[in-house]
Amino acid sequence: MLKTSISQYDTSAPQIGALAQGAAPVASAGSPAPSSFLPTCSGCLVRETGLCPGFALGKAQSDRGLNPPQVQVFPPRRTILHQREDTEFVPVICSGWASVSTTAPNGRKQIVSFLLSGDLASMNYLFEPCAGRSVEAVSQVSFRRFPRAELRDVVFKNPALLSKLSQGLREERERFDQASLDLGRRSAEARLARLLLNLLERLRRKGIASDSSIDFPLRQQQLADATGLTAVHVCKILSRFRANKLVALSGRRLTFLDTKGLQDLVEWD
Amino acid sequence: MLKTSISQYDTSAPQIGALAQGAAPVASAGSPAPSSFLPTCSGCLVRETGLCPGFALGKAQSDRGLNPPQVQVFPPRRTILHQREDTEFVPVICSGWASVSTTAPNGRKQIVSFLLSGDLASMNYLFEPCAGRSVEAVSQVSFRRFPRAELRDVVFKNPALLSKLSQGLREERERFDQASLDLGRRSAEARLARLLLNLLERLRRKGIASDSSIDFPLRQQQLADATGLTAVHVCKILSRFRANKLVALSGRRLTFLDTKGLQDLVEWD
DNA sequence: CGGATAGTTGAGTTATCTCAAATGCAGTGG
DNA sequence: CCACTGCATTTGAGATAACTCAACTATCCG
Repeated sequence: MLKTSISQYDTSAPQIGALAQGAAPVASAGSPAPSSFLPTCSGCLVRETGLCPGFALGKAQSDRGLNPPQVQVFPPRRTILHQREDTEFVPVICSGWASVSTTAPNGRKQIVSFLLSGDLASMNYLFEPCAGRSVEAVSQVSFRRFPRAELRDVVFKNPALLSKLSQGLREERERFDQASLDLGRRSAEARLARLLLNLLERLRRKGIASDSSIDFPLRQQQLADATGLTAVHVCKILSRFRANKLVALSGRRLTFLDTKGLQDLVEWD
Repeated sequence: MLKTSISQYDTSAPQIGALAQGAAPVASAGSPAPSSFLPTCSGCLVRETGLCPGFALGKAQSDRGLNPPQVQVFPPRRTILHQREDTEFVPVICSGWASVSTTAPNGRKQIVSFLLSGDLASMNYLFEPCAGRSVEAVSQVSFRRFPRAELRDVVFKNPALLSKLSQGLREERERFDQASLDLGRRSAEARLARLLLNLLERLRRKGIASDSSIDFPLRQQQLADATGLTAVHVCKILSRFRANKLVALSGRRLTFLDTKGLQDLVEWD
């Protein structure tokens, strides 16, 4: 009765892949089941295509006689898609957090974005085969893989979806612009503040976070990889944030105590 | 007879805009006319849509009874599109160099990419109104503005163009991924080396550069804005490059003496 | 309980920045 | 033609943000 949300979800959508292949389930009986495992994929583009079996409007995929993509569940840190892999299937997150990253030949790694439930790895992957980036589970993640061409065709034929696609592309571009500013021109504190604020904002829009407190599965190393910093330095900055009563972070829970203060940090430098 | 290429081009395509509004022409009689002012927009997506009056296949735009976009010529450093401006017209570079940048509320600026002849400001601008980024002339630049929706419709209807669009989107994503790695995870030297090598590569593919020597209109401040560094530091690194016989840079001409050496720099750190 | 992973803290190093002054170079007006 | 102005580049000295290394502690999970 304690590993509630996970098993509930699992029963309604049988898993294949990692878990079935022997990876141990992760949620311990002692910790409360994280809210991120409820199917909170409300804004998901794919959901509205009718291609997602989780929300079968019946017609679309049974018409085609295709076997619809099953939910796969991966434990934290398992990689969903390797950087060198080249696939016509787009991963779409159903629940949990994932990271998208590239790593340079010299081995240094940069996380490009975090995926939350309902997120496509990238809107661009409607246009090109999925490649060049690695996608990894951050928390326990459930996701499906949809065939690119099929997805694209459906989206292109539906004006409402096309406009959602446009919006998605715009958001990605904006995120990119801001990321460039972050990495190139903002102090370590500002980068971290912005990262945290963005995650809060995104979770809120998805209805996953209501108050100022969120489940926070990220390791400091991952924060470092996303901000272009060192894990040690991230730790020091987080300590400073805590000392200044900007956030409270313990266990796997992050609480924003002074959103305004964080925002000021971003503006300032 | 010395300001050849510019005036030749101008006669075939009457200018409106900045120059007409009183900006002084820039090419001095003493300096050789830079090759970048020939209409070298060979790979341009728009050129193949039939919407570009410079290469009127006749039909497309006269059919529509629209007045086709004239070439505009802007002197160096003039801004073509302001960050806060929101327009349904996509700037497309015909010749010269332009920069695309965003600046943070704190005033710090980050150049996101350089545009060369034949480049669209961004493929994304087929999907969203052009906004949030500033586009500025680096050298003297000639360009046209095409109506977004019209461009999009033509591209969408033509499979060949659609595949070019896909390719363009892919290249932009790859550029973004690499830029993130650069800004977040690479040394100043590696960033600068990569920037120079990329520009050479792009000019080569466009057929603008044949050997290892290119016209190079960028100021050190612009190199700094693109790499997330300081102009002073850029200067020091360039000096080091010169000292190590990696490049020769003087006047407005850049010569690559040791491409391999530069590449090694990138791999190394 | 014990091993592994993650986070914390301090000391010392280094890459990059800031400031400032000097030089060069191009365009302007006398 | 020349002095003058404004901008870009160069160079040096000192400051600082972020890094590396290393030891220590806490937490997780078997």
